[in-house]
Amino acid sequence: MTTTDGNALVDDLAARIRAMIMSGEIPIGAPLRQAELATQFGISRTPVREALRQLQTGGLIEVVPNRGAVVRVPVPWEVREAYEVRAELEALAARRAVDRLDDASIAELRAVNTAMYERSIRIAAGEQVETGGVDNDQFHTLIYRAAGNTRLGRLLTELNDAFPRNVSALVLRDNSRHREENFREHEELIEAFVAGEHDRAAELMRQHVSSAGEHLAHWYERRSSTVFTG
Amino acid sequence: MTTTDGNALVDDLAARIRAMIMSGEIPIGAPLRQAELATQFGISRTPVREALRQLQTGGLIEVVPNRGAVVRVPVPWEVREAYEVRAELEALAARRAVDRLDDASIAELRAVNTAMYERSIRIAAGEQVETGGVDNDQFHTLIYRAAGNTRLGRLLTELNDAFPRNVSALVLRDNSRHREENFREHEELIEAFVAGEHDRAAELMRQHVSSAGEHLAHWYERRSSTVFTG
DNA sequence: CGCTCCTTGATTGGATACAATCAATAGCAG
DNA sequence: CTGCTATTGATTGTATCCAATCAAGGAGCG
Repeated sequence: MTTTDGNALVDDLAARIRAMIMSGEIPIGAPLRQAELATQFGISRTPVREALRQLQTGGLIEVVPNRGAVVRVPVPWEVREAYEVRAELEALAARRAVDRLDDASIAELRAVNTAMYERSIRIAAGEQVETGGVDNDQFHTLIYRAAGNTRLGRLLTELNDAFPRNVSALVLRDNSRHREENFREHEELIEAFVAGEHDRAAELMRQHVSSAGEHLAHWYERRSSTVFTG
Repeated sequence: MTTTDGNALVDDLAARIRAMIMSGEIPIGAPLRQAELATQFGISRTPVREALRQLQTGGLIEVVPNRGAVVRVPVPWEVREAYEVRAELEALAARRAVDRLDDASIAELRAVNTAMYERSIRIAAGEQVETGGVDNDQFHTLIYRAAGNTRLGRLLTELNDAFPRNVSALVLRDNSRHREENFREHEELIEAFVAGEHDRAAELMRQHVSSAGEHLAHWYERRSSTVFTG
């Protein structure tokens, strides 16, 4: 439910390109040539241009005036900035969600959290698991959907889409301590929801997102060297 | 300083159209025809399309797939939603600004606040005053510039640009009580900055923005009837 | 040998032509 | 007079063409 519809083809296109960047199919720093994308999708350059512009305003790609677009290489301080803001907004979402989460939604939160946890354990054990389905974003999305503020939801989505690759899928997969931490923090949060404690829910969420941002920034710090060297 | 440059012509175009909407030159609910705007600016439809899409993602205009774009009619609950978020973000900006505002910036804040206050008094007295220069947005912009978080600044700008017409210029002009209130709240805020009180600055800002949002929502409520009847 | 300037190739930016879509309305049947 | 359908006009959506721009590389000069 985006407030203004726009154009279906262009929006789909933007979403597909975004997904390709997020999944790593189009790597960080790679150039995005309009003609190339156009032939690849079997359409003209015109809608591709608009889709790229859309991604540009989101900050996912960088457009140099007559030289083309590249997937943005996130600088750690940008990640920290974004997550400082995100912590505040998610805290607001959590506070608002306290009074709006019904029993079914609480159950869904628990289900998503445990499913995600068990899945990540299986992955860590080397087992091959289907990638789709539950993930970390879904947990948070459930909360800010419940918050019932569309503007808030839009801004959080925008922040989520600002950096390539999926936070949970990579950071959580690489580090078992963070995985445990993530699961426990989500559980505490659910407890606060059930208990109806607004301030506690907000504060827990703030802390949770802050530390997640710190982990992600570190991930990009480590990553940046490998990106540039090869 | 927008992080990604994009295209100068299109960005300027979007800014000009936005300004025309903000100032009321293009009224709320008016259709924005691509061909019309193109001839008006002496260019082709292509950049106009991109500029409109840009305004659309900002939420200022609404685009119906094959029927054209119109200036969005703000619904009061949307204003309330946006200002609830904005209150949180401006509170964060104020908290961060406490440690980063030097004496010169404090002096500038005071100057802008008093200048704005005196100007609004002269306007209320019926005097004709040049419209440009200091205004309410400038006061707030100074603060979130000082906050030193570019992402935060971008989001706040985005929120500011989401609704037609200038908040201060209209709401403050119409109501002397709000004018006094606004001036006093700004002064208190500056006191908190000078005293270095993080929590107080954040809380004052939160309250200040909240009440401003309430005023604006009321303004749109009253306005909506006149818009629809003619 | 190094520096400058010009050419050239690749790519985006803008203009225009054409197709698709939708709402309004006129015409017709019942 | 009412309801349905086909046509039409206006507008956006897409494709294609040409111009503008920039970086890289090579020729010529000091």
